[in-house]
Amino acid sequence: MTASERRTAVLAAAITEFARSGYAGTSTDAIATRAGISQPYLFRLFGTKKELFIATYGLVSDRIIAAMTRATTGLHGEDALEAMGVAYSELLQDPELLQVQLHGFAAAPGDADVAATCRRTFEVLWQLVDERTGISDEEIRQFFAMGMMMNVMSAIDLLSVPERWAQSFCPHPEKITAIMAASRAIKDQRIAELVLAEEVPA
Amino acid sequence: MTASERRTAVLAAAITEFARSGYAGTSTDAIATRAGISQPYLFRLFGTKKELFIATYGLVSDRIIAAMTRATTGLHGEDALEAMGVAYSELLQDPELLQVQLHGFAAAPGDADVAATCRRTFEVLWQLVDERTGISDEEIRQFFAMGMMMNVMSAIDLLSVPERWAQSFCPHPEKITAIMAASRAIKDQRIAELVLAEEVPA
DNA sequence: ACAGGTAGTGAGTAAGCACTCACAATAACC
DNA sequence: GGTTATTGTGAGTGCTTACTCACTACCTGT
Repeated sequence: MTASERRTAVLAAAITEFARSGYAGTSTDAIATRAGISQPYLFRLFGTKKELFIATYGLVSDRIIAAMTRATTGLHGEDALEAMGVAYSELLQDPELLQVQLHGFAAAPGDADVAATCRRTFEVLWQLVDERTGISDEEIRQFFAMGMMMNVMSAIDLLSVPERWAQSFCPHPEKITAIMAASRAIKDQRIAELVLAEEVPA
Repeated sequence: MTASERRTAVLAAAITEFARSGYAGTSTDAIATRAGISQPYLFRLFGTKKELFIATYGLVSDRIIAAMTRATTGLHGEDALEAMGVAYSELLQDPELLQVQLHGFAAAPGDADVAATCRRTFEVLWQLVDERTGISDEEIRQFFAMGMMMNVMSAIDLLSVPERWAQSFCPHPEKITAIMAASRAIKDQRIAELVLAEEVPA
C-alpha cells in the first residue's frame, strides 16, 4: 500500500476517533490501531498529532463544502439556499463529520492554528453561500446558525429525546424529502460527484 | 475559608481553564494551581474530574439561564425574545461562559452523563423561552440556532477578522444597544439580580 | 547480484495524568 | 484542656501519552 493510500485510511480512522473524543481526548494510538498500522508509522505519515487533527478537520470541511456544492449545482437564489439546508441536515445521518467540525471549534480557543483553520473554512463556506444564493447577510447568518445548531444536536443526540420540545428542533420532515428528490434530479450532479471524489488530499 | 467558599473559588478557576482547553485537555493540576489550592484538595472537594466538569458546566448553565431570566423580567412575546437575544449576545463580551458550554457539547459524544446534562440544560432553556415569549417552534429553533452560532463565533474569535464577510455575522449593533437600555429600565430587575446571586451551588 | 528507496515496526523515553494516603494545622465543643 | 471535626498538603502510585530511533522487509532499476 502506498503512503498516500495509507494516509487516507488513517484519516478515515481519525474522523471516527476525533468525532468521539475530540482533539485532546483522542490518543494517537487509538487512531493507529483503528487504521491498522503502528503508532510510529502514523507519526511518519503526519508529523505531529496537531497536524493530523488539522488534516482531519480539513478533510471534513472539504466533504461538507463538496456536499453543499453538489446540492446547489444548477440552482440559484432561495432554491439554492433550501437545497443547502437540506444537504446539511442530511449530514445529520452521518454524525461524525459534524462532530469533528464541532471539536475543531471547541479546540480553537486553545490553539491559534486550529482557530485560523476554522475561520478559513467559515470564509470559504460564506463565499459559497453568498455566490450561489445571493441572499442577504441576515439570511446567511441564519443559515450558518442553523448549521451550528445541527452540529450541537448531533453531538448531544437531541433527537433521541422523544418529548415534544426536543422533536420540535427537527423542522418539516416532509418538506425536506421533497426538496431532496428535486435536488437529486439536477442534471450536472454527476460532475459535482466527480469533484467530490477528488476531495482527499494527496 | 469554608469548603463551600473554596468550591466556588475552584469553580471560577475551572471555568477559565475548561473554557480554554476543554474537558480532556485541561489538567486538574492547572485548575488547582489557578484556584490557589493543592491538587489533592481539589479531589476532596469534587471527587473526580468529571464531577468537577459537570459542576462547572452546570454553573455556567445557571448563569446563562439567570441572564435570560433577568433580561425578560416584565416582558412578553416578541419583546421578550429580542431581550433574550440581546442578553445572549452580551455574553459574547465574557466569552468563557459560551466556550464552556461549547466544550460541554463537544464532550457529549464521548460521555453519556455529560450528554444528559447538556440535554437537560437545553430543555430548561427551551421551556423558559417558550413560557416567556410564546413564539412558534420555528422561531424558538432560530433563536437557539443563533445562540449556538455565538458560541462558535466566540470560540474561533470570528469578530477579530476585519473583512466584511466576518463582520456581517454581528447584526444590528445599534439595535442591540437600544434594546439593552430598555431592558435595563425594567423595574423588578433587582429581584432577578437577587435570584442571580443565589446561583452558586452549596 | 546489488544498490537505493519506500513501507512498516518493536522497543523504548521522558513527561504528564488522575487519583490516593498518611499526616499536619487549626478551630470548635464539652 | 483534651477530644473531635474540618481545612489543607507532601509525597507518591501506576498508568497513559506524544514522540523517537534503530531496525527489518520488500520492491525496482541496472
